[in-house]
Amino acid sequence: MNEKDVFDLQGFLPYILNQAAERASLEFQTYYKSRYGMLRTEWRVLFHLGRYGRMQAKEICQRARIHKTKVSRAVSALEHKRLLSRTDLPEDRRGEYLMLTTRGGQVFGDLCQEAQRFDANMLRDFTLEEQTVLRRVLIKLAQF
Amino acid sequence: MNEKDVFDLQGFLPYILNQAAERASLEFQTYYKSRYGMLRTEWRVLFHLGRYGRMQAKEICQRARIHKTKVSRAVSALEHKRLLSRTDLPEDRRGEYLMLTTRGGQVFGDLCQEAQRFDANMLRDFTLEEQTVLRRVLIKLAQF
DNA sequence: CCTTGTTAGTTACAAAAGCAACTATTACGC
DNA sequence: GCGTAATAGTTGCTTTTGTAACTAACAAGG
Repeated sequence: MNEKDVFDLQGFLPYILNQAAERASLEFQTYYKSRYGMLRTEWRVLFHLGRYGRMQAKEICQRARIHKTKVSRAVSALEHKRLLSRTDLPEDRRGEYLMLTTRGGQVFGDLCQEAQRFDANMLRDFTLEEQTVLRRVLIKLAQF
Repeated sequence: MNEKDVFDLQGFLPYILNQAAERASLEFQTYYKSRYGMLRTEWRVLFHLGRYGRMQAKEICQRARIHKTKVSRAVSALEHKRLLSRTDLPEDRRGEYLMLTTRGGQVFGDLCQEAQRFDANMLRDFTLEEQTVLRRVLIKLAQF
């Protein structure tokens, strides 16, 4: 890597942000894709349900900022894989509750472990201070 | 936002990295999409040619880590928009040099200005130290 | 009630990305 | 030289995403 590259990457934050994000996503994808045949949106939906428990699709849309069509398809896929189940909302027949099945919970647990390992490995070469700053800044940037 | 959300985002770097990256990309997209009808890969190719000058498609693939089919289609699109021209490589008839046309250079200049404004605005609320750390860490993370 | 507007979620169609196979050319080994 | 492998780039086909229109149910004003 020469000087120009460094300047390039430093020159435009969205670019380098995407490079880093894409790398991380692609690498972690191998886990949920090879083991469970899941797509990225499916993993995200699973992650939200596993982390926060039963909720409606629209809540996932809001929390994760994923469009409802993507969520809809991911939910169908996860249901088909028997990782998630739907129950009618008693107070509003338009909506429905989503929650992980037992197997869905197991998958979530497994992937969470991988996620933590992955995270630690990714940040391995950075100081604690760098890690703290990174998280703080990214969280702010991610908020709209 | 409650405590669980904070934990969630802090809990997994690829996730929050993607949230931030996606936000930045989508916002900046409006410039090159509305003004010049360009796609993200097209903008990236233009950016590389504008920044580094004449090069082959394969060099763009390597530098930007974009698959050659995507680059191929982006090059066609940019050529069609008269922003880029191809010339045969004298020493190897398989390859070809790519370079921006005059108009391509103008578009690059315009978008670069926007990019700088965008960047500054994005980082506006962070200290200089945070900005430095962020760039340094992201650059390292982006390297494979 | 009944029109109008809103919300939850799905579906259909178009755009884009991913992947594999292909053409054309060059490089290498013997 | 000649056969095999490698490289540059394109094309075709499949999967995934994005957009808009749709169904069904609720809400609110008169």
